[in-house]
Amino acid sequence: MDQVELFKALSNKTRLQILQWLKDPENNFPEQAEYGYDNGVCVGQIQKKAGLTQSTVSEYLSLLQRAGMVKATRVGQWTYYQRNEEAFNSLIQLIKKDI
Amino acid sequence: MDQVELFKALSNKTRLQILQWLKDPENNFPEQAEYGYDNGVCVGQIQKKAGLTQSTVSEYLSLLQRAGMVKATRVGQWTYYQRNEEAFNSLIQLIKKDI
DNA sequence: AAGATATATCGGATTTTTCCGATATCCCTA
DNA sequence: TAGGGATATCGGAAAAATCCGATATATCTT
Repeated sequence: MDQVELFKALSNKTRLQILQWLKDPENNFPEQAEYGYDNGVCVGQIQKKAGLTQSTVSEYLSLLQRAGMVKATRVGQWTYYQRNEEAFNSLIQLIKKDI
Repeated sequence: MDQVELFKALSNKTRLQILQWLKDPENNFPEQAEYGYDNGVCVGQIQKKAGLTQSTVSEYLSLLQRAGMVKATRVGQWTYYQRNEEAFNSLIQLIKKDI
């Protein structure tokens, strides 16, 4: 992953919020409870909380995925997104060593 | 410092390079030797290495300063820039705790 | 197979960023 | 104090990002 693209992915208020919300899905996405949190949270829940359109949130999530910050899992007609904690650790190592 | 603005400051190849170069000024800016490295490296040296215009590099450096990533010291007609290592530590803490 | 629901992709208007040349400001020296 | 060198600021053209509505695709249900 290109360093510049990684930081660009983090240079947006909504995208940062999504990453923060996904740290505590149970509290931030209570409506997800009936479907479980095993694979994360589905796009619709995130969209509702973000208050932007479906297309924008979908694009933000795939951008975060391309940057490696989240993992996506398709289950039926839903796509669940969850944080990729390894990417956060790598980012810290990147800042410590490379930048 | 706003988180988004901080990541925006890091979302540019040249600005990232400048921060990397300033980790090892002696090797990356040998011409600075005769003026010393105590306060960092002056704008002209950084501009020469970056290969962009003087105005662009000057703006990039003040942007990095506003983001807190570098410190500036004016000495005569020169402005010396050096890394602000505390800001890098804060950034790591920010990623660990807030994001 | 048709309709409904969830998500992804496309095209585009608007805003922001990039990077430049020109010019202004600051400081030093003759 | 006039001129020269170093840096900062300004105005703007081009490129990229933001975020939308419309539409396409995928999946489930009936």
